[in-house]
Amino acid sequence: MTQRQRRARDRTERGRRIVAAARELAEAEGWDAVTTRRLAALIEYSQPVLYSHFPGGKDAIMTAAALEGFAELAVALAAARDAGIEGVARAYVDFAEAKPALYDAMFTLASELRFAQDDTPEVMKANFTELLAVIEPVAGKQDPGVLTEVFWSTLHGLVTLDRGRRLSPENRAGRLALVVARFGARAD
Amino acid sequence: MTQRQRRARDRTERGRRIVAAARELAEAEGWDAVTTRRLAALIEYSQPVLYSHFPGGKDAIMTAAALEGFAELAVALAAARDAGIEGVARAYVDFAEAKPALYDAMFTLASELRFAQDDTPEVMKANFTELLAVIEPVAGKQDPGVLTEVFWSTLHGLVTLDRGRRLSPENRAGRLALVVARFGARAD
DNA sequence: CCAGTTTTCTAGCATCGCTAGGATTGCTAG
DNA sequence: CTAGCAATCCTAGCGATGCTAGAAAACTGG
Repeated sequence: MTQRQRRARDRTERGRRIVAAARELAEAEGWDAVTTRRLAALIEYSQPVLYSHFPGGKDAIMTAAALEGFAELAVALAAARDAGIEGVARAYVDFAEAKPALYDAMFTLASELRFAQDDTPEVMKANFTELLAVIEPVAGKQDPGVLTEVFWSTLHGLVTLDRGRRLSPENRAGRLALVVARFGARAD
Repeated sequence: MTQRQRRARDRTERGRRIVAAARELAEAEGWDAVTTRRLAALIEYSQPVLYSHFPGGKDAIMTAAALEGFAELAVALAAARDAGIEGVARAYVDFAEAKPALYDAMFTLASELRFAQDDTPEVMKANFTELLAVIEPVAGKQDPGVLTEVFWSTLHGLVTLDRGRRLSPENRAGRLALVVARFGARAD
């Protein structure tokens, strides 16, 4: 019976290696470079093995990577909670800059992951909760949940537009300061 | 000589038809469905004709569509200028909702188009100028340009996250109201 | 050692963006 | 009017993609 356990362990380990290889390759050369053939070569197996782990194919692998990303982002945001809005905003932007491909998988690609619904994974809700924690004190009479959505949208917009070279690079620090200024004040 | 002119006219007309067909197909079935073969079939020519118009291939066609989009968005924003921040914000969001594929081409795909640079097309700068016009009065001591970048990021984030089903649908109106509340107040 | 099950690989399909080379068309000069 | 030239267009094909069916291999329990 232990053999069966070992085989199962090897299998899940291999699944992890697939996602890890996909993430590495994506960060290095972008998601377009993450092909099933290259992925198979990296884990030293043939293509169909990927589909035994992720029946959904490449999309499912990206989704798995995205879920890892949500967990990591939640940790980063929680660590910055004491630093308030500024700390959380900076942590969010830093995360997106450090792992751009992963961020893409989480928010731009992988459209099957839905937020704000019953079947939304817990790790995804955790991120929203972290943002809510720092926004709630400054909400005043405004709805904290809605304000958090707007705050989140601002951070997401900053990240994506900045990466697409659509914002002036020299204003990066200034933008973050203005975000804090506009969202940090209590509205009543 | 008039024959030559007519041929040139037919040619540019055909170029327009290519972009128009691409836009229609993209809005109907998404950019993934816009293949060079389907595009060629729609304009009733063979594939290589596309490349004589757009040597850059599919990317160049998407870029051409994006440039049309920038022009149209600038018009929509200018028309809403008198309605202030709320009007412009609503016009922006409405545009993105009405032409989602075009919006994608403008901001998510087509990464070769850069903003805030010397070689940035005039139509793209026009959009920023329109946003700046309504933000400037409320900037106070804050830098108008930087504040406009943040405002724009918020709108962009709202649009993209909302479309990815990542925000709760029932809060749509509330979010826009909060954007106006947070950006409409003069900061000094 | 031998069946039977599970796992893995080889080979291939349809489709993608893109391009080379030949065929067809239209223009021009004699 | 026609021969030759130039521009235009299409057929056919290349390499690569995601994905899958069916054969081969390995491991299992008796």
